[in-house]
Amino acid sequence: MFIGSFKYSVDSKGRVSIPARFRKYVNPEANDTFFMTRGIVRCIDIYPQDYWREEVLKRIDQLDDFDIEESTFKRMLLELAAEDKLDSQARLLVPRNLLEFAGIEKDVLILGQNKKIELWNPEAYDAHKKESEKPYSEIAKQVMQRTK
Amino acid sequence: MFIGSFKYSVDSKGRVSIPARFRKYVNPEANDTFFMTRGIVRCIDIYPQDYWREEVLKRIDQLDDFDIEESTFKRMLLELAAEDKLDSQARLLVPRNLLEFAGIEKDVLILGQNKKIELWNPEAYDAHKKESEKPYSEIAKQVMQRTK
DNA sequence: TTTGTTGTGGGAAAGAGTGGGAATAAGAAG
DNA sequence: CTTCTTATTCCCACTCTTTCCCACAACAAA
Repeated sequence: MFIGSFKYSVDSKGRVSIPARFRKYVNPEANDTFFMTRGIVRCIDIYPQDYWREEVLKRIDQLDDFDIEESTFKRMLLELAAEDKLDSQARLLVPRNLLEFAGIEKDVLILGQNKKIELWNPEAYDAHKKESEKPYSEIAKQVMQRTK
Repeated sequence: MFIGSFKYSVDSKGRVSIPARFRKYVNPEANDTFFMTRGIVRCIDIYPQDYWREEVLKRIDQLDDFDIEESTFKRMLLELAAEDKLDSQARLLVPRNLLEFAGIEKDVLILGQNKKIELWNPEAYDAHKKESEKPYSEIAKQVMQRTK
């Protein structure tokens, strides 16, 4: 699983290294291929191929192109989506429009989120934490009760 | 699958390049042949031949010519439909009336929508996004819950 | 110290997007 | 039916971007 946080940098071509710790947890069947897209907040989500297909794609495939609400959502999700394979230096090329969406320039905060990886603008992440009005303990109680 | 967005241009003859990324996902059986028609909103839909036949045509075939509403829909869909094969530069010739329908002139935004490709007037797309009253996170939650 | 790994940077070759001209076909006019 | 004009199709060429590969420095392990 992906856990922990790392402060890396984005080079001039938009490449981001995937931490070595994370690479060890990617299934061989993912074939070093990842899918990225916007998160539901201002960050970038990165999924290993196998997980993307199982969890995300399966659900997207159920949406109907002739339903306006469903196709609108699909459009928003896929507009900023991209597929890429790690290069020989274990980096991913992140599209410009995705970096812009997340407000990432030189510095990037890489977060492990169990099955997926998130990329944040470091300052934006700090701000996001402060904005969250409820304390961790309160959210924890509320959200985790559903999963018991 | 077709994902991501690209800003390309339409040349004076009405030709539009299909992004290289997209070409890799077109089945050989499609034989570089595509079907285009109007979208359910103000954009152009482009389907690889195999998907058009399997998914779209099959549904159109189910419509009843003796039902006024169904035959009206069919008429609107097929009026602007066209078939074309990629030229040696991997471009499609898009009919004038389709470009007019979508309000596309010089610049075009190409969107990957999983199984199909959409062409938009860039400004129209921005406007369309702003019109959408609900934020992404809300639509995401609402739509994706249906697919669980 | 030596060896291997990891994050970062950059250059060269191949590929992709765009524009335009020549050849062919289609249509209008005489 | 022939001729002229217009439109379409096919092919070539240019330029910029992307991709692939090599190299370096910092750090850790042996």
